[in-house]
Amino acid sequence: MLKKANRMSLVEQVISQIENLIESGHWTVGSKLPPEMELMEKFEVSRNTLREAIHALVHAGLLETKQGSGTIVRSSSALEATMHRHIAKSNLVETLEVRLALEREAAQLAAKRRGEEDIDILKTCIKQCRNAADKGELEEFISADIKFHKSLVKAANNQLLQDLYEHMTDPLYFSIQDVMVMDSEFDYEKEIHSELLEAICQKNVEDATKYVNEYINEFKKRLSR
Amino acid sequence: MLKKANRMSLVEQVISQIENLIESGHWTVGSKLPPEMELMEKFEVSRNTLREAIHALVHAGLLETKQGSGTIVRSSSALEATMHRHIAKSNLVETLEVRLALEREAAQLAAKRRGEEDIDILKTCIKQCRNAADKGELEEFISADIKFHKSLVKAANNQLLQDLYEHMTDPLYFSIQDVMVMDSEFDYEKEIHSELLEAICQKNVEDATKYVNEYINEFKKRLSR
DNA sequence: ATAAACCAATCATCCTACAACTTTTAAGGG
DNA sequence: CCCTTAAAAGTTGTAGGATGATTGGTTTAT
Repeated sequence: MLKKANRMSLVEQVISQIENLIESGHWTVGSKLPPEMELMEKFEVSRNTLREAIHALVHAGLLETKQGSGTIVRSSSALEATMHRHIAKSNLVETLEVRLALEREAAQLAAKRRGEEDIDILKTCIKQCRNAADKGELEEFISADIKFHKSLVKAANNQLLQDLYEHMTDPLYFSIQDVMVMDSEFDYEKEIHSELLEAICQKNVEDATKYVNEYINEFKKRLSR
Repeated sequence: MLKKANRMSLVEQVISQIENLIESGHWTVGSKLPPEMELMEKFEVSRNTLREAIHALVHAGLLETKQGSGTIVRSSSALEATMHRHIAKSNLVETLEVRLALEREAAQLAAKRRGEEDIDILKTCIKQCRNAADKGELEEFISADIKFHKSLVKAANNQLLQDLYEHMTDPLYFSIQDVMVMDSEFDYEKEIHSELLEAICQKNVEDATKYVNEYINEFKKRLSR
């Protein structure tokens, strides 16, 4: 089953394997892990070793155990879990400020490094935004809007930036929604996004900076109301 | 010694207490923990419970155990440890980009919200930079320079931003040093910092933005060489 | 004096047993 | 037959002991 990687302890090996099973999607978020007995046999370790591994992951935020019930997958990424905890302790405005800082940088980087397929995705997002706005579907609009911003960050081609942004955006979903709902100026959003996309498309960093700053300032204005 | 917080499992309680002892400085980074036997008695738990707690902290990156030798404190913050691991996997440029994104935002926020004591600290840092530059003490200069940037971020008055920045800066210390050494244009650094401080002092957001962007662009230019 | 052998301290792993909690099953009364 | 309730089974939590593996220092022999 497992080879003797002498540099890693048994516990570390088990932790690693469990992490892989979670990250690979074999155990999805929310699903229940097999009981300890089965896992002991599966990994060929004692109960202590297995439990130490599981507890390490519980503390890391990836798993959650309930006595008498079982162990479930709580999160699929250690960074996400750490961010969750940290965000829970800080206030909403602070988190949004950081998120916008990342977005500002992302727009500038995207203008330099975006690929052709990024453009396609962003265009699709804007189309979805327009459709939703025309139909007056607020929920749908916000969903497409967030997708646009995530895609924008992805186009920046920086994995760490993307990870941080997404792990910061997801826990804030409803808060963002609230800010967006405050005044539903669909048209404004639509325009900004189009202009920003155009700048990124032409790799015009200055314009991209200008438009993303406009958007961020508008967002912050709403936030302070 | 042991408080009965029945909400938490014994393991979690032990983890919490160890974390507190580390964060409070009772056990400093690099120091050795007492052997398991003593800790068992101190926390009044069994060996399994204690070991599960210690291993959780090992996996979190706060502790490090060596068979036959003992357990030492490796880091004092979970976020820092997570960052360390994540940064180790992504490349240097990506991390620096994110760090600069945070710094850009910090400068703008600092221009709005800095207190009087922030100004004093920043002035002191610049003074130290100048002294070190005049004496040609590179090491000292870089140290003071980093302190200036950290203080700048602190003046932004955003705890999450500060935590992320610091935990991103510390693991990059030597990399930053390398970039700074590349060409030691002390004068340039000195000027930018003075101008930036002046803008922050006068709560002039536009100027602060301008100067921090200059600094960041210069830094990035060096990075790409 | 140096290197090999030894020894004590310490962590790593495994084992068994029982306690506490949850879910499922079954029994009993209406 | 249905509902309530009690028993049973399943699962994680805690305890304590036994043995192996590794490290660091000490002693001993050359």
